[in-house]
Amino acid sequence: MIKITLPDNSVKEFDKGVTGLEIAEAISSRLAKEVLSISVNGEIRDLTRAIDTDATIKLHLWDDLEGRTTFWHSSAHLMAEAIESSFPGTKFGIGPTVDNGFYYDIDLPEGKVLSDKDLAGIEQKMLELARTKEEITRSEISKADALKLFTDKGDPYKIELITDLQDGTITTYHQGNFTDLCRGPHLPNMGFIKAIKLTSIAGAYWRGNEKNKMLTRVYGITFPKQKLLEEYLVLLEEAKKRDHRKIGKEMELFTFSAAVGLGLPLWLPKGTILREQLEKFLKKVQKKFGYEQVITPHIGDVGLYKTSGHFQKYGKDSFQPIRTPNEGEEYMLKPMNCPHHCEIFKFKPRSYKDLPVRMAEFGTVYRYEQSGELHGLTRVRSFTQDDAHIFCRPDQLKEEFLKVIDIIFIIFKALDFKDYAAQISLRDPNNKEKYIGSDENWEKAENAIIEACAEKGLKTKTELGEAAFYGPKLDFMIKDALGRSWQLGTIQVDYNLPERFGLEYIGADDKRHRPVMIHRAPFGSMERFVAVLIEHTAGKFPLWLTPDQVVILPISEKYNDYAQKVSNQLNISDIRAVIDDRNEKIGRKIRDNEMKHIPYLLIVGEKEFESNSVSVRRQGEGDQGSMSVDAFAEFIGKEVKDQLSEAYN
RNA sequence: GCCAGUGUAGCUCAGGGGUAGAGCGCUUCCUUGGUAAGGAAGAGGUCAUGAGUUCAAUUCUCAUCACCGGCUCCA
Repeated sequence: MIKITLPDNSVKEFDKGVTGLEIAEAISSRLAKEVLSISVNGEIRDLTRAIDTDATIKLHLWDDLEGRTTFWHSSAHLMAEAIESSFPGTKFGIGPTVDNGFYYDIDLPEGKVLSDKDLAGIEQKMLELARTKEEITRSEISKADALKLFTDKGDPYKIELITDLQDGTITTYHQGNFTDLCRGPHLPNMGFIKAIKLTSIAGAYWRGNEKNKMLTRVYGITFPKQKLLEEYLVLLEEAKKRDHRKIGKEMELFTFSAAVGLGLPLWLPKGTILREQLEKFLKKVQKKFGYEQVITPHIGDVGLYKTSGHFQKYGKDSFQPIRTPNEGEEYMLKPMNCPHHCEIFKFKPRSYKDLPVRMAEFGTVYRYEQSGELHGLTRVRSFTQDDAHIFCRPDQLKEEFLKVIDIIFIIFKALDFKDYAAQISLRDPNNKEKYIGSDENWEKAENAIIEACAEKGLKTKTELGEAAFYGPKLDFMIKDALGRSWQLGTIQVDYNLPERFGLEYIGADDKRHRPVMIHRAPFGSMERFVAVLIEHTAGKFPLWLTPDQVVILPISEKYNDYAQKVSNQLNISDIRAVIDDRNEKIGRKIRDNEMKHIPYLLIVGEKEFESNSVSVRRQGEGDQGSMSVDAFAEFIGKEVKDQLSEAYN
């Protein structure tokens, strides 16, 4: 007998060799029907594998990430089986799970192309196979046998994968007519899979390397119940309605014009108000944190970027230098603000007493992103960073870093971003030539970030090889409506630029010392931040931020003059009001303006004109009764103030 | 840059080998209406661009460009 400890710490005895499925069966038959996989002493396994020793277990259902992952992983195998039967001779790459489903990278037989129209057929085939409840079996296999198996099958990608694996650790999974190299775990059988949607086809380089062959990637998602699939599809439709490109157009926030150029956003009047409010907000916060605003040109001498190292690294993939009438003179559109700020630091000798110097600029930069990368406002070729550079003494670094994290928290709080991920990006230790700067400086910088995050109790994940070429960074990532992750706030520690620019300060010892530099942008860029904000709020911005705070609706044209008077009065109190003076009935005006997400609708007619008042409607909440214009101005002013002071504190 | 898909009015979309349609929006007129769509008339399109097939192409084929979904990249 062995002892099995359940998550509630209760202990049950079973025969040696008991399986997860049998344990579930012993608890309840319903559980046995729903359970998908099992963790045995922390390792996720198949339900059908025997447990031979005392163990702590957890059964995974659909509600667990682990359960879903098992489910989708098996679904990928099911899809591969269906594809192999429909397209014999297909070679298989990898078929992992993702946040919402799974994919499989395949190499179709010569001359075959998979298109959207083929997906329904594959779905049908998968359903047919699933209905036969094919059992999934696991085999441990020697490296030699694995190589032979996939050589016979003619799967060069699998052979490449096996070559990198260690003998004795290799397993395959088999169902129906399909065998795959796989670590597992998997469902007991394919009968669990009841609803299938293959979502898209894409190209993807083998092993993520641009130089390799491009395989066909088929994405899909599956569910244990048809109803769950239907709910998912509804959710997907809802998410598409939040797309910032769609809302940006509807709310007239920004646009693009082919005549101006690809990836060059044009901010419309309402979008400009939104952006200016964000800038105003951040400037105020930064002032409190001791920042000083500066302004620098949009171009700089090529030599500046040679000094910084950016030209060598990115020069050929950038907007190319601008020539002048003078032979040999070349300027570049600035791809970042740091070199300009370094020159401002050098403007005069700096004492240790002057540090830290915190230099902020809403600096517009130009980067020639590959055409396939452009995406709404999230990936553009001209964008404005809420940039700042902190020049500090080494002993001030951690404190300054912590303060930047505080600023980011203030912003996230003001805009109700709760669901973010913090990522520490370090150097790839196996590929050091990609980076500039000494090992010693890199280690110092990396440790500073790691320590600061630990001190803030920030939950982070660490990625090797994701650092900037001049230093490690801490990024804050937020997901858009469709679950794609975007980097917003970023903080980077840099020992390199101060060295390359020869930055110095005079220490208390009257000797020259080198400052450390922090690059930081809490929004990341105004463009990307607004994009993510739109998707986060679905266009219902908080009152303090929204372009139109109030719309005044005259009952008839007779009251347009009064509406104008109210509008003027509100504008004096810094309230952004517009008038809907169209020749329409009040019901129509209410409907149209409710749909525009304007927080307050003011209805004015005979009664209001007589009493110098307004009838107030809160968006989505209906009639709120009437009040005097002064009272309303005060009321709304207070709401704005409350929203902001909540964030500051 | 690479793979697949899409491209018809300002927007959302229908149509289809014989040179175009709806709803919304826009303009004008009627109506001056009290809390989620009042009525009428009108303007607006080289059917993305270029080539090919055809008596005839917006429709079929190819190329290009743009957009969309991914991959790679992201200072």
